[in-house]
Amino acid sequence: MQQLSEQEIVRRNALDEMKKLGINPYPQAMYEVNAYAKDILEQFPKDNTLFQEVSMAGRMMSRRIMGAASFTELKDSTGRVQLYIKRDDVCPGEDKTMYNTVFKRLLDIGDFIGIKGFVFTTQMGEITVHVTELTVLSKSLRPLPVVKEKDGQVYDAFTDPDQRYRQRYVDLVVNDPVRKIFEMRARVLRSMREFLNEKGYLEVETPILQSIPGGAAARPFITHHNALDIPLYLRIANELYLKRLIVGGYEGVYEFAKDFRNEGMDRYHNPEFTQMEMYVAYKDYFWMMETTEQMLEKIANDLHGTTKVQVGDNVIDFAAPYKRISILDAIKEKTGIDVSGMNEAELHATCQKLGIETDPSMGKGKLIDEIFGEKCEHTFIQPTFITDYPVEMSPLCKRHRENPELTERFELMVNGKELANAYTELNDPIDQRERFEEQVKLAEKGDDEAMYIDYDFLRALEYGMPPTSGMGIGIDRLTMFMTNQASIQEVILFPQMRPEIQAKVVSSSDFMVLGMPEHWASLMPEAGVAKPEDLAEIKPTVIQQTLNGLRKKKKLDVPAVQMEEIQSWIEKLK
RNA sequence: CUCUCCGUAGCUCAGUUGGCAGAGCAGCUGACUCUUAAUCAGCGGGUCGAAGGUUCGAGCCCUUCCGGGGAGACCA
Repeated sequence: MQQLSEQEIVRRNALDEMKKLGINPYPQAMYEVNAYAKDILEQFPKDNTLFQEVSMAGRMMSRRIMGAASFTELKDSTGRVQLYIKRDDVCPGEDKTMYNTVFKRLLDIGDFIGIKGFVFTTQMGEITVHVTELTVLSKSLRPLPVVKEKDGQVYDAFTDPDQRYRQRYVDLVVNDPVRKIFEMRARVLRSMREFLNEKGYLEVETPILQSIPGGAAARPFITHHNALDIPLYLRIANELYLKRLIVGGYEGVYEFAKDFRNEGMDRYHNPEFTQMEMYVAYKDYFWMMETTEQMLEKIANDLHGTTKVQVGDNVIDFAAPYKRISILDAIKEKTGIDVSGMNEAELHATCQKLGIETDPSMGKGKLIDEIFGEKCEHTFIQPTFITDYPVEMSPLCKRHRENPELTERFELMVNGKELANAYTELNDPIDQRERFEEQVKLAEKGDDEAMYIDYDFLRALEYGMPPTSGMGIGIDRLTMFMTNQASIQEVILFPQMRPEIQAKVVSSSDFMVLGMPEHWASLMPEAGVAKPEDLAEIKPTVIQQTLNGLRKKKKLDVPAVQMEEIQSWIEKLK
């Protein structure tokens, strides 16, 4: 049992008192709700005949008591509204317990209550619910952080990121802007889904547990299936499964997929993250660029009513069309170096010249990627399609129709970060097999992100896949842009955290195993003995004096502790 | 993994040169029938992240560890 703070004890006592008064602090029955804070605040000023018989429920978030009348704030799922509670209205008879005892003393900030009443406007002009009936719906035993606000100025905000992420429930209760972010995230998903459904594509679900983690270059999480006695991997991408579905005859498929990558964590990366991948038959990457920019334009409009979105210090304009530039031109433009046609040795030398670290496992593709990542990526603030990546770094992508050294691939850069990645998909099974084999050679050179060969996927391609274009877009990053958040942890409800270590709490039973009776064991913390081992550190006479002193002070009805007993506890310890 | 900053009451934060642990809010007791960061009077509340060290004396100095933020490294 954790040591309780003073305020937690007060709340537990209040809970007991309520029960004694015959009030169930956790009632079973549903509570009728027919009005919400947001609707009242919006509609009542226009028509003050509305809301004359409301029934509402929520948390009590503040309390201003003035004797026989009080104001409190009720927070429901839509917002906050002030309540006016008058003693003789909630307690019309002789018995004023409900107001004097229950409301004023036994209820606390954070408790859920249900109220019935009517809406009016106070002398100070605030829309308020005049309460005629009060019901306890759920007692809160822990004090919430009390965040106050006046004129948009927030006082004593709950800001510690550690506590906010670990106890997101508290964050959501007291920090309204945080709730908004996750509502916006839901709207991003809804808007994107609408866009895709409108086009008639099929939303599908594909395996998260995969025996071959394919479709991307990343290190997977490994788990184990007991019945099959085989390793399984948490998916790093769903690409290969979605393409199998195109082989199967669907014209367009998409999935909002949780992917898992066993790599570093920082402001932009969480081990599990969400990606939307889509694949459409008979299309190429030019079509996909148009589709992508239309989709993002719609999402920005749906969320903000404009295509211009504030992201940090920049205003990003998601209005289509977006600038397009090939990766080699981008490098030429930013560094003045033309890397096209360079072999591996020349690229290593170029990296050296640019001050970019390399290692021998890097092939041509990876080297070009390094140069782009180091010198170019961060410079693309407005949405820009970077196109035509070298074939080595795109093993699932079709070769460029004009240059077989390149592929028909684009990445969409926004605010200096990759947001989306798309291909004209490789559907030549023989070429695909060779590309996988190249990956195996890279793996042998030491690239631990190189791809595995998925033979079933090759088999599917051999049955024939129509020309197809596919695209993946990071939902977390998109949400960061759309909500102007600088950290991925702010757009994931429960970001991955190091497990919270519970400080080892020593209880009476840890002392009782030494043969100590409970009445002494429970006094140990007070006697200055934090843990059993400490007994050996303190002189037995001191222990005896302290315990018997406490016995006298607390008027305990137990025999005084004898030296022999203390000796036996210390003996037991060894 | 490296550097750096932070960890003090339920929350937000002070804490001097190393010398009796503080404030506001929250809580408790009381007053107050339209308040609004309500107000007024009074009161309580601490493993100063953990362990060790230096010292007559450590919230403060040193070491190690734990957790978090930021920057980098690695990495989509």
